[in-house]
Amino acid sequence: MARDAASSTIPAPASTEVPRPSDRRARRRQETIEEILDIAEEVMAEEGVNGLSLAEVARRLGVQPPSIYKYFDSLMAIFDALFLRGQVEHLAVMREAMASAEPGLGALTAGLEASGRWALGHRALAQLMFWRPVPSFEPTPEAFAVSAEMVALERAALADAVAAGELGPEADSDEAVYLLSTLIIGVLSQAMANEPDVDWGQGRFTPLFPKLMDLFARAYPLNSPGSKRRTLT
Amino acid sequence: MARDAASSTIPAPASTEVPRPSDRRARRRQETIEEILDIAEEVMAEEGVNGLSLAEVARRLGVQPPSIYKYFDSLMAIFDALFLRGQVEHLAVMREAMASAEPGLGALTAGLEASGRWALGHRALAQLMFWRPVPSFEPTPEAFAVSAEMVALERAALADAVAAGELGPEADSDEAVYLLSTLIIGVLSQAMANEPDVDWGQGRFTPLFPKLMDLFARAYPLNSPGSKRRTLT
DNA sequence: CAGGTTTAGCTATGAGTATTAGCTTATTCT
DNA sequence: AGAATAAGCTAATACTCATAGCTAAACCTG
Repeated sequence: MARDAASSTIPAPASTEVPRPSDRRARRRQETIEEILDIAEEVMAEEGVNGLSLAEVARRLGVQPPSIYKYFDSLMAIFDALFLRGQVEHLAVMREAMASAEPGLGALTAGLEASGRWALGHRALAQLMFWRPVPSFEPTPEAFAVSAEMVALERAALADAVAAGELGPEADSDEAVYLLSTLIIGVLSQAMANEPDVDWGQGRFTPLFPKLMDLFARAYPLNSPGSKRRTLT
Repeated sequence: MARDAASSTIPAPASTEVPRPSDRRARRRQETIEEILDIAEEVMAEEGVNGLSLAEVARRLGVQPPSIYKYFDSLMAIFDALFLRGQVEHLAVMREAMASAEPGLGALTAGLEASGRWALGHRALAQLMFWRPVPSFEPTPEAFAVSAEMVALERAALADAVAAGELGPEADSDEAVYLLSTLIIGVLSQAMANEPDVDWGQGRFTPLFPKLMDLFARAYPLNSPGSKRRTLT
């Protein structure tokens, strides 16, 4: 239909209309890719991580299943793209929350709470990212870089907290980051497994978060009197 | 093969050998059921929770796929049975570890460490039990009862710890149980997602466990001086 | 021990999945 | 305008879970 519209409405003569020639094509392609990912995320949200089916995505996109392969090599490639997209989005949310809070412990708390809120709001995606439901796929090096950046963010906030005198010097360590992420992941695991329908701040587990932050702070006290109470450096 | 062994080796005359007549049939059936579950667990351990395939189980059992349906209504029923079996086994392991330790905090620590060890040794099963990879299956009421018993175990140990003066009185609460399980689940989540091949005690996360128990204890201090430092009752 | 019932296996079939191959048609470049 | 590319399609393969219906063995009962 309207197959000769291009030659009539778009005056081909010179390069006066659009800068790059094949730009449109690439843009539409990218749009389709994003649309596929949107649908995939939607399907995963409804049916769970494993409920993601290439056929269902094709159905909702209004296309035959093999057509998807023009955009993704396999179902796994879609998982991969979702993984990366989720990580980028999660990082942005976290970064923003940390930026609009007091540097140090405040930023840390705000960032982790935002992280938790985001995870509960994107459960399937979070599950894909933070647990490993399918052992057959390893995160791309690219995805790994994003993850490293998140660690760096937390590490910086910890350094701020130490500098501000909110935490003892040993809090500026990898161990502290692991401890921190372990705490938040614990809350999220419990919430997602046992209370699939409650939001952040509700239920039995997410309200424990402030207490956990309190415990974390107590793990790295300012004054180590006699420095006898080590923290398993 | 050996199809008439029964009539020749087992003297039928009176009810002298085996009480119930059809007992053998039921026993063999039960044996097959257990064998199927063993194989299923094995497959899940190799291929991940979602790698469990009815066809593969049948293949390893040396039988055609439809024959499995004589023993289980569906693949989900197998998941259900594995879930229950895992919970029972896990509970037993935990109970035993707690029994052979000092009552109170010692038992609690021993029980949780045993729990973590078991989970890392039965990763796929643990994932099925403690996370919820498939949203379509709800734990049976029966399974829920086992879970409740585990909570009761921890609750009792907490009460012991309070009685022994190891923890403040507020540790004898549901909240404390939630806190405790959140801590251990956090460690396990991190270990399973990020270090799929390391055992308990190795890697970046499980060594945090003692510190976490320490933090937990500090959350319920004995002397609440002025009782001002509440613990979010 | 003979006859009927239950059980455990089978084959055949249907609907669903991911994926590949190869064709057609529309779009875009030269 | 004609060549090249991209995006869709249909057809086919090889899996998956699941159901239906059959056969034969095991078992129970009169």
